[in-house]
Amino acid sequence: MKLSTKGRYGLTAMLDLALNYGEEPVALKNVAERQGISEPYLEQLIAGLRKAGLVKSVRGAQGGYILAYPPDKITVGDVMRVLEGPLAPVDCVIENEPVSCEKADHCVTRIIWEKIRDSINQVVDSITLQDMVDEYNSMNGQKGYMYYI
Amino acid sequence: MKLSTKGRYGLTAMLDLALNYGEEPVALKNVAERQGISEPYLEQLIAGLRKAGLVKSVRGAQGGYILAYPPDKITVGDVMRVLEGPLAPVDCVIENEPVSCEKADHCVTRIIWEKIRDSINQVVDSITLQDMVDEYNSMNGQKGYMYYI
DNA sequence: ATAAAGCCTAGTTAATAGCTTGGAATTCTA
DNA sequence: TAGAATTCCAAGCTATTAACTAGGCTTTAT
Repeated sequence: MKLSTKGRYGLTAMLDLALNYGEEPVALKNVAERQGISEPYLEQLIAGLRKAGLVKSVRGAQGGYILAYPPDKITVGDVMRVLEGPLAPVDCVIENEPVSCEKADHCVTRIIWEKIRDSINQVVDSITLQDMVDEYNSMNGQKGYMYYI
Repeated sequence: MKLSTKGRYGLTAMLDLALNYGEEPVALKNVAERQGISEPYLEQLIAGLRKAGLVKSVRGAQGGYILAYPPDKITVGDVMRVLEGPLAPVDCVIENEPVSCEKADHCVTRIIWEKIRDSINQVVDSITLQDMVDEYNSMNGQKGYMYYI
């Protein structure tokens, strides 16, 4: 029941973009540097987010990435589902997918997995990138300088 | 963010024991048969549950396993934590463990992981094996015959 | 005595996470 | 117009882990 580095790196990358929303595009080089992770790997993660329409890219020198929408229109759930796949603890409770297990209608544990799934989704869908930006500013004192991501 | 087979098999095994609570010990052979899984593998899972004090074993012929406490005293969380380890989406929010990350105090994403952790634990800690037994009976009509596990 | 169970330790195998490598395409700037 | 900075793309690699299997010992009801 652990998230992969995709979800973790990707969400902080999105927070980075959110903190720079309205300004110049942010190059992955800088994001990777601030997070202390591999740039080519981050490249792969953000490729998924771009294909999902959550970020836009600007190619060429001085290029980079920007959020496709304002930070208050993007939830943590939007980001995490792209990076981690469906946020369900077991395959038989993935939303909008047919259940292959013939026991499903009589399955007691399935009810528990559904509750876990719903509670996770309730959390991530109720938090936007703007909420994270606000939290960041209140933690780090509106300096405009990026201490920690 | 998926559970392993340990958590899934193990919880249904515990439900099996709960359905037989107060009667003869249940042999793993039968549990494995009802679930359609490997008996030696299930053996390993239940060994953990025994060491954690959640089940008791009766050795020898006609032996088997019984719950160490009444089903209403054992929560899904008790079982899952033994089988899956701490139910935290990332290592830095495992309860009762020192946080090694020096950014922790300024980390915005950490707050999200904590909320996810808490919501998962709230679900699993509020459901007992007895709740599952009751659900099972209402689903399968108190036949005393085990249709599905 | 025998068979049916639990107990224990050590393999094995396939999949996956978490990258790395290498290069092509695009675009700003000098 | 050259070169540097960037995104884009596809493939390969490696260590770890999940999910078992194998084999043998110990205990106990019948």
